[in-house]
Amino acid sequence: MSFNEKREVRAADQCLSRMAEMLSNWYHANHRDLPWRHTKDPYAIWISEIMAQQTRISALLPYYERFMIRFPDIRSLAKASMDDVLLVWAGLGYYKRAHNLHMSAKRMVEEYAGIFPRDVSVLQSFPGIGEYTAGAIASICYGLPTAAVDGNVKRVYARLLAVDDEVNSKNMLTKSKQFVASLMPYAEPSVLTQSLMELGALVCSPKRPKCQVCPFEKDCKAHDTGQEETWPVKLKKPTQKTKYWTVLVIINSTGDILLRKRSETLLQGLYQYVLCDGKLSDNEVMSTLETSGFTVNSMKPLGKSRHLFTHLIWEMVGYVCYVDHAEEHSLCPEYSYYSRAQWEGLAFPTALAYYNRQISQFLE
DNA sequence: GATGCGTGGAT
DNA sequence: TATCCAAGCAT
Repeated sequence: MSFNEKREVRAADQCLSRMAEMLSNWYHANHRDLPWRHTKDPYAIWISEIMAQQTRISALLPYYERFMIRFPDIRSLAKASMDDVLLVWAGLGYYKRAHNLHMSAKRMVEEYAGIFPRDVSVLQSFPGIGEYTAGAIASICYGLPTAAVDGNVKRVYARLLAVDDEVNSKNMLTKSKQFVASLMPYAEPSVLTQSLMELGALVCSPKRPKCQVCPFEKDCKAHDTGQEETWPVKLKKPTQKTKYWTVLVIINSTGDILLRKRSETLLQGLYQYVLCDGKLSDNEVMSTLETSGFTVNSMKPLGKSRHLFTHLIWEMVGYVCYVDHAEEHSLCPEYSYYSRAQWEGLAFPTALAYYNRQISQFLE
């Protein structure tokens, strides 16, 4: 290596060292006081990281508090029923995360004596723990120099160097990991991981970034252009398709409600009323029910509701139908009757919240 | 690599 | 109202 090359390497090292120091200083002065920042308990950090996936911190905070009270450690989560876990999770969305937490906790008890694994590749072998989450847990809890690259880190990096790769591309992940790895020798891993994400959340936000208070204001290529929101480059999402449903709240003569636990991947494990394809009129509902073996005593419309998922839209029209006992109906064998008290303790998706409210008025 | 997977808040 | 999201993962 020539003298000039050595000088360049030294200059680059000094630049990285200076950036890491500014970032750490900014973090210590500005980070939010979040509940999981008072602990290094990997279980607590794990729960917080899973909840934070694709979710705003403000949205998950009440869920985190309730979850940690109800399931304070691996064993309490492992021995809980899936229904109980989903009851705490209901409303937070992406329910696969709750199934994965439960499965992972059970495996940690069975295969790891209930002790949270330390090895990054072992962590990644659990369902729901990918490269980011494993890196975050390892760096935050164990101080290991593992790069944890999430959407925040990619946004900070893409703006800093005006990187035009699409944010979810393989290239962007690779480059972002190299960037974090280059800073790693100059910062505590736990602080580096959290400070990059915190900067992305509080300062380098997707919209209207607060460049005036950014420690990298003078170093940022996106800021040089004055068009910071140009980065990161994102693909447009395709428009959602609309699915039409008729929601039937079927109540028998003893006041029990016909429900089933969903087995579909969408909203798996949550409970629902009878859902019929398409938007049915009163007459169509009546004939559908009577064809299925019910005797309908009375019916009342519950109104329309629309729910937007990430990838589809549900447009629903609802009816409450009072029927005579029909244990032998042909709607779907998975449906069965639940009492009012049972209904209160079941996990429903937010998509059906409108009808839950309507029904609670009826049942009063 | 594209797609499926929830929800509520900001603009 | 319409759009874009917010600490990803699995397939």
